Amino acid sequence: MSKGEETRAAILDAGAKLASRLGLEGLTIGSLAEATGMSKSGLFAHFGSREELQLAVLEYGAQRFGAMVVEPALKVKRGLPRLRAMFSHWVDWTIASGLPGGCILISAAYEYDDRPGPIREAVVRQQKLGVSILEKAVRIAVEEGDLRADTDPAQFAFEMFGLVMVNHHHRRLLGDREAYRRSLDGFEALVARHLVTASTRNRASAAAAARQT
Amino acid sequence: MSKGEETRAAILDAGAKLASRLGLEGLTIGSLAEATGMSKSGLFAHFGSREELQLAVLEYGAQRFGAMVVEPALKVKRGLPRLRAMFSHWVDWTIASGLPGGCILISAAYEYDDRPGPIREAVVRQQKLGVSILEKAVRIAVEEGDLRADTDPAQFAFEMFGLVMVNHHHRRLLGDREAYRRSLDGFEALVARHLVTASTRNRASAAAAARQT
DNA sequence: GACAATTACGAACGTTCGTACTATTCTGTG
DNA sequence: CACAGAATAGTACGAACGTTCGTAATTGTC
Repeated sequence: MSKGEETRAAILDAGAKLASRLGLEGLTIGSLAEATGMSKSGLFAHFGSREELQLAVLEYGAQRFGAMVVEPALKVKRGLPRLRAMFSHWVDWTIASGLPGGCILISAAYEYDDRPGPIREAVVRQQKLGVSILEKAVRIAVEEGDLRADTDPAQFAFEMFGLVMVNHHHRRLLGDREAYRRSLDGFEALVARHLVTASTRNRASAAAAARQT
Repeated sequence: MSKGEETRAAILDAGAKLASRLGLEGLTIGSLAEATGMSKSGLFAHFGSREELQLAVLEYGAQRFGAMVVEPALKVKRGLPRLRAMFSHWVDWTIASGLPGGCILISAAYEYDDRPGPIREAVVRQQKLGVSILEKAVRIAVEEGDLRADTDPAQFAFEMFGLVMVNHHHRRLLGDREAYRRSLDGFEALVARHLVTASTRNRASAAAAARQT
């Protein structure tokens, strides 16, 4: 790795840390230059514009997410085990990402939900990719026979996403140490709702009975 | 209402709109002055500092939330009906708040989760209040006999919160028009999990049977 | 070790930021 | 209508913003 690539990587790492605390919009050339010990102009030359820097930091964050959440999960056995691994890695990532301010992808999602431009488009692309990965993992769990055939992957992924977000919120903002367990409990309840078990038929008939009362 | 109070209210309204799109950190005196047609100094005099302005906008947003989500729900019959009303109003609020950029309370929660200071403290206070209101509504639903006695109010409120957040995310960022329905479906599933029904005992025994396999 | 290319720096640009101070205009009351 | 006080505007400030440019230092290659 050449000197340039090396410092660029160091900048991105410091940039991700800074952006996780202050948001991508709070990431300024000056503050990042100070954090890295470089001059503004020296740092600037690596990216050409602030927006390019923001996009690069976002991309860097996505890569880290892929390496720490998605890839490890893909090494786990297809089906429910993989889905479980994906969820737990995802929840862990909220605090174990090495970023002092939490996941920059989620905070960017909120920062740019009404801020048109290239960054928003990149965020949307990323989030849609994440959702599709999630849905695919659910679909595989159905194919493997772990989850019931009538499971709606999009709905399942939707609720998973919600658990991750509320975990992030309660943990990071409110300092709720139980958030981790609560999100896991919520996930297990979500799984239980779609699980193929010996009592599946029983529950179906019970629900039918309940509807008649 | 005196002239001063009138313009102050107009400023807060425009400020909330601006902050909903750009975040509280993106709310600058200059941009807000332009939006209201006032001079920077004229607007500034109403608040004394930018931070006071941000706090005032946050408080204004919380008041609107209370008036559009909490208060209407409190007029509904205690128990599950009120809980349902609270959730649906909350989900509606995401797009029907009159704020072009969505709920400023949620976006502020993400903006300040790692930004110490008075604003963060105000956000935390607000969010904890919101959670406690939610938990109380759940507790009442238990007392009224709508939800089972072993319902954990904090866990229930936690998962509700997650559904609201993912609704906001999917709807506002990803433009997913199904998010509204998905969050309602998720909520109904959450309710069903804790519902007191004729089949409660059946399901309990079915779960016990499932554990033995 | 020389030489070209890469990389980093320092200074300066115009703009916008929040804020302070002074002056002007407006509003409500007697 | 006059007059006091509130409300708004105007001006100026130092700092920080992103960016440009010329130059110095460092790096990799022959």
